[in-house]
Amino acid sequence: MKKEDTKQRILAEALKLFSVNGYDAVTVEQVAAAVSIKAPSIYKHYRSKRDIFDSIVACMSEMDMERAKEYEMPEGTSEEMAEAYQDIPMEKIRVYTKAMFLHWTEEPFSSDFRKLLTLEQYRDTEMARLCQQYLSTGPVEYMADIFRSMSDSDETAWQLALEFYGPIYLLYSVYDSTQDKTGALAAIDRHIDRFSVYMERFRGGVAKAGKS
Amino acid sequence: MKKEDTKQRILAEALKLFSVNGYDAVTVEQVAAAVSIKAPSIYKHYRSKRDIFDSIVACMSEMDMERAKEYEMPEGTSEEMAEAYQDIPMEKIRVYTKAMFLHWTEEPFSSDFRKLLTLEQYRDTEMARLCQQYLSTGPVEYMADIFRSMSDSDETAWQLALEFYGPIYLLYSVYDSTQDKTGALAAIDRHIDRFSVYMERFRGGVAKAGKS
DNA sequence: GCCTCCAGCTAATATTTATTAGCTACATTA
DNA sequence: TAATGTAGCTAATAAATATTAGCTGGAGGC
Repeated sequence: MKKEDTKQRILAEALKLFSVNGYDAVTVEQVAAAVSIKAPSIYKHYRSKRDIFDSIVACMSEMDMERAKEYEMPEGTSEEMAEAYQDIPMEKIRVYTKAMFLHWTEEPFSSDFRKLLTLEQYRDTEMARLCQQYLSTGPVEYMADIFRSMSDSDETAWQLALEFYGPIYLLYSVYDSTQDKTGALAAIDRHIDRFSVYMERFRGGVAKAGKS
Repeated sequence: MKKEDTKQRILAEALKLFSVNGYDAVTVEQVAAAVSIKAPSIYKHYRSKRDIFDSIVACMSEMDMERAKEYEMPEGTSEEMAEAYQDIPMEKIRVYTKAMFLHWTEEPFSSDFRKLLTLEQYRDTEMARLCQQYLSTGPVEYMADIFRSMSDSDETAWQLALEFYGPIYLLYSVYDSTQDKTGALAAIDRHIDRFSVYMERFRGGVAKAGKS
């Protein structure tokens, strides 16, 4: 069990280094040093440097599948979504959105993995795919599915999703440079307040309005 | 003059490679191969690999200063801005915004530089600064300056800027994965149409309204 | 208390890679 | 045309770095 412990520590420290410097700029020796062992000892746990990287990705995808179960806003086909969530109240979207944001900024593993994705997105098509899925077009499509039932066309739904998620997405970058968690969360709140008001135009005032 | 030509080609090809793989993962030999010369010949033009990188950054900052002059929406202190542009019509913002977007996606040098910035932002504080300045908080602050004269508080102005620029920022990522220039531009247009309508709430209907 | 296993170590290897040394051919200039 | 400078080349170097080989000490089961 001490073995598995070190193996996990290697994974975590490697991710920490990869997320700042990128895969190539990190040496096996640096990873080893972060775990307070010597470089060759790494190979008692992983077959190669690449194997560490792949394990990180595998670990993330596993963690994500488990996490998906915890949130009641489920995955599924667009049709099922539109059917099941004809009228999701804005407050539910708010809670979900803030949880996602905290997940990708405060959860150590996920936060580092997000940065790693951005650093490797142009080299590795698999990383590009995950980058979209987790952080850009994925969330947009997800929101579009929700807005589809409230709007007159797919294009409108997609556009609404863009308006909704764009500011959130931008706040990841703002957060990375300021580390101001509460400021970012407050901005998300104000954003959703405004968006709620704006959305009333599109349906019969179901959304709970915020201030202003 | 053949010399300066090769020097520029090295710069361009290096940037192209850096923007995909990141600085560390690119070898001098790769850069040389892209220019169809041998690696040691690089050193007739640049003192080191790092020197190429630094020259790219210097070149970008120089190009940017010249470019800033061409656009009449000027830089300056917030006070000057608010004074001079009490009522910028939305159409002017639209043109400027689309020009910026095309600049960072279609202009070969700028497009590659944008990717390079995202790849190096966590390692190099200077790159982090530029990344913010050019792509995230910079544009937000810029728009906030414009919206300040139309809103009741700085916080509101900043929030409006976030709502305005967030979707644009997200579209950079969407664009990177789809390469759909016209789709992205159409989305920007629809976004600004909506935003114009939305903004009418904040002032006496000065903004030109779009559809919907 | 002995045996086995294995995580960690040191030493070695093979490859990659940035950079330098020194040569050559061509182009420009006097 | 002779002289010169220089962009390119090949060959060499020195450092870094992923990975392997082989040893060791201690922990857990018998």
